Amino acid sequence: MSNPMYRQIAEDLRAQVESGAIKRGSQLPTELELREQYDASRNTVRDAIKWLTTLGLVETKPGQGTFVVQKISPYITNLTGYSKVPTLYGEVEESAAGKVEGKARVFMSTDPQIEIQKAPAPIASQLQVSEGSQVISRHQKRYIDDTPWSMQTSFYPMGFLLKGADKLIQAEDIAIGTVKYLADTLGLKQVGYRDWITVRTPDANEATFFNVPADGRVAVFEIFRTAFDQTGTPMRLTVTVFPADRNQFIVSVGQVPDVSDESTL
Amino acid sequence: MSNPMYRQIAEDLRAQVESGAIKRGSQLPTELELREQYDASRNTVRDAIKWLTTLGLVETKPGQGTFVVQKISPYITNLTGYSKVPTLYGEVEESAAGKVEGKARVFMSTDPQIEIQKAPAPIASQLQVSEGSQVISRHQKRYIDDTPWSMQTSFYPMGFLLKGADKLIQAEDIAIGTVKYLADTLGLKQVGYRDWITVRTPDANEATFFNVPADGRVAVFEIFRTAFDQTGTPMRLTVTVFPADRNQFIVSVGQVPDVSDESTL
DNA sequence: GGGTATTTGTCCGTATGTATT
DNA sequence: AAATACATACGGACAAATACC
Repeated sequence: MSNPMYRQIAEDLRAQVESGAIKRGSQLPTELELREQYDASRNTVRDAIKWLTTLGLVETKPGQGTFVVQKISPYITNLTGYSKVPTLYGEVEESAAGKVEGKARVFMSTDPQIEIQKAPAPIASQLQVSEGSQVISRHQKRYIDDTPWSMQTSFYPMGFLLKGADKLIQAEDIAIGTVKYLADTLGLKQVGYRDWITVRTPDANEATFFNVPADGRVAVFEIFRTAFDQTGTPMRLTVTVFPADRNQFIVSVGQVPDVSDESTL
Repeated sequence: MSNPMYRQIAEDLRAQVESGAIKRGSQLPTELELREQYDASRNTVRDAIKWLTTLGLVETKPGQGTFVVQKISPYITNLTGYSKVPTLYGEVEESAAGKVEGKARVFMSTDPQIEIQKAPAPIASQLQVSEGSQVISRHQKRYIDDTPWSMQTSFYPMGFLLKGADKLIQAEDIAIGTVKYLADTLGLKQVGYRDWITVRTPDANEATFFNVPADGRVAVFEIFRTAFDQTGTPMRLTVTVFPADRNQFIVSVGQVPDVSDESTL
């Protein structure tokens, strides 16, 4: 089947993990030991380990060894409506931002970092403003139980500021929630939103923040949420990036029983 | 910054691609040429290329060269309601299965492959049947414009067959759609569904079918759709796997304007 | 804190195999 | 058949990170 020696070694090690002969979380034999076990050169053993690494089965730690990765118990985010799981955007009117499933997970986020910038093409297109026009951007890093969970940036048309929504450029959370704030201040009701779900490799910043390898092994979700007001015009674009190794999403349509805590672990 | 030489070479090449000095789709200099350009060994150059490969920026073709990958124009699937884009499951009552956006893309799928099997734990859990009880599985490979698009398996409780839904075990598409068929035959109305969206690395089968590298560079979406009947009981579990490099998803909540063809390319 | 052993990371050179043109 | 280009495999040397005494 897989002729090359490094693939055979990799396959053999993978089988040992699957069969339980090598336990999850435990350390693999060292490169020198494997080199003797398989009668191959160290570089060939390293190729095998590299293969398993990009498969996501093992990880290497300099000075320590190679370890079988443990599955991470994922965070589950509900993209539709409100439930016991954290929502994508802090829709604080009805559900406290950061409700989390079971076991009292602690949601935390940094103060927003505000920027006024010219809208890049994709942002302008989604927000339906002209490319290069000014937009307000509010960026936050968000944690669950002190582990990095997501990076979120919301964009608003500059006009909102001129019309009186001053708090959009204050570097702190808007207590009542931006949705309610914009409704109160500008009379803009959010009547719906559209999420656009993509997956890509993280950039260097994201890899650092999420503490994932800098090569592209662990992908990230990038979710664009465009929110619409009562006239059908986009009023907000929120871009959220989640590491794919510890995040999953749920979408409910029609009549669906509550998400109980049976499954998904 | 990134000290090792192979990372510097990789970074330099990446910058050349970003800046446009090396065009997308074009061929990189050969390993021997790069070896001279950077005054490094061929192995080091190969390490740089390997890095860019796992980043998804380039791909190597034996006997030909190394090429900068083109972005693929993605397929967009709507997870909520019906629109001009293909739906996750052929909800044929209202939207013809396989409607595709613009340019007359051609949707095609193989005849279903039927199996009666004991439900593995995750399937049983979602379908709310006891683990190890029998389920009907219908598996299809699906194509758009002759390129592999997704692999889909639907699971039904064995009881449906005994109650008279014979067509579930016939190896051909159910013309009126399984949703309508089950409504007509068993009086089971599908009143809603829940999608559970995950990302993982493809297994060997999937990598072959989707024609993506066998290492884990290109992730796959795995979407579990649990459909519920009027009593709130799961009546179907559909698992669909999509390669993440050419698939994106859209979720609409509330009042949202139609997805026009402006964006998302 | 310092030193040493262990383990993985980087880099080199070379030879040969395999796929494509 | 020959040339080209990447793939595999070997061996060696030194660096860097970590753990332990």
